[in-house]
Amino acid sequence: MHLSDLASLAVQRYRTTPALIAEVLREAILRGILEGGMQLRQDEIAKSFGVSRIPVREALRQLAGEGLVEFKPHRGAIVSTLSTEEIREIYEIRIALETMAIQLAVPQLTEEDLARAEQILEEIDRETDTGRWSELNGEFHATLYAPAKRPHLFSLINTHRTNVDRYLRIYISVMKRKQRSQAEHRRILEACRRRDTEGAVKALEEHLRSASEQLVTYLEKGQERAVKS
Amino acid sequence: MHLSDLASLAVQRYRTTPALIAEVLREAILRGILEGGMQLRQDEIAKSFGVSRIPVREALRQLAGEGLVEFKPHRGAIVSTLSTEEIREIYEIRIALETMAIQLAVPQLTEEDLARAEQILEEIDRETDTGRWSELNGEFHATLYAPAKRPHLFSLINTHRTNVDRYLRIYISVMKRKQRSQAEHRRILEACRRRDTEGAVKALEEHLRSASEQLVTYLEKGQERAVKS
DNA sequence: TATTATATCATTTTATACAATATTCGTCCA
DNA sequence: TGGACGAATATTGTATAAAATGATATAATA
Repeated sequence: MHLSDLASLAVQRYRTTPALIAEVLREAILRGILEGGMQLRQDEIAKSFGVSRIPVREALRQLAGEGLVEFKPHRGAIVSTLSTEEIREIYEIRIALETMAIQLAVPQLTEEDLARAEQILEEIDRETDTGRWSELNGEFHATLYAPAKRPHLFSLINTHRTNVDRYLRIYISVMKRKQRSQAEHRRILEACRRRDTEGAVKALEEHLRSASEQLVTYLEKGQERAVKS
Repeated sequence: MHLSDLASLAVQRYRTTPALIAEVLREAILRGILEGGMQLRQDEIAKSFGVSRIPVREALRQLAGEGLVEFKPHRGAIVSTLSTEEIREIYEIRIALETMAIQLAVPQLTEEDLARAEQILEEIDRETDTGRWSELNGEFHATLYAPAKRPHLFSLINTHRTNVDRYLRIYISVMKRKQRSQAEHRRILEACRRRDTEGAVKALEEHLRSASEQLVTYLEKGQERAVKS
């Protein structure tokens, strides 16, 4: 074991209790363990972490800021839900932000960046677990955006990705989204290789738009089924 | 007076203590009463509101989510500062978000919307107080975006506007930004009147870009002065 | 029976008290 | 003199307890 491993462990341990709790809850929401609309009982969470309710409340506040939970005065927090309308809106925002990121990044991309992106794509091809698949997906995008060097932009992109990802994960695991997604990823990467900024922007926009449309269509069909039964 | 008026009043009064504290602190940061880098002592704030530190901490967490304060573990919260680099970045993000908003809104704008926008511009002309000036400024933009009906987008725009506004306010009160800003506003409104979406987007982008550039130039000059002395 | 009032319980919210961590300031020693 | 060490102090972070609020069930009334 290297020193850096110990260091990262220490950092992980260090981060305040609320941050730790927030991270765990975020992951749980993302994985669908905590479903939309579900009540988040403070003392229940507190017990499971072996702490009092105060750090739990602060964690919930942070998640509220990220849009993953909603606070109702004196009624506590619930896992937020997104209507299909809202999912569409979040994707529109993502398109605006991420096309900006890639536009700034393409001229700065190094060969190493491109190789790393290719490598991630190959990993994605081999991956079967949806959670890990989604993570790698994010890494691929992040790799292509990174040279833009826009920390605030990246953080915004991340928050919004997280918000729709929990819905996308349901869809991905059910339907045949993976192949199409990978084909689109390769089109984006190809454009980046050619230093074709315009093309990369276009390909990325289409990628996000197709994800949005497929997801919304899928969810709306599900709603119809729910109404019928 | 209708029942709904009373209800909305009650709701305003009701809002949780942390929300109230957050609002006051936000306004204080915006007005420059709390300057960037300033330590926010929980005890002090708690005393001035006549509450314990717990609602104060939750208010600070909310503001941290909005980017107005920064939490350092065991060292409390400080009012965040933005480097000129970061200000540039926030403005880039605003351009992406707000051009999207106006693009969606222009086709939906009613005559009432346009009249309301014009009315706000006239109010701005008469206004001398910088704080109120800035508020009206926001209202003008919001009026033109509103028909887009994108609540998440609006909230994002608002957060980012708030973040750079405290710097813009300093600049505005010192320099002759007001006339230029109003001229640009009128160009935007004219394009909206002509239902010239493209033109409105262009005018808005130029408006934000000029604000960003002027502001950054001003701040960098200030830094030079600070270094020299 | 339907509606309102009341009481009970669960839960959130806040205050107080304590623990952990940073900061300050004085002391010591090279 | 100046830097290192270590109490003393200030401040943050968390646990516990009390207060406030909302939900639920039951009784009272029209």
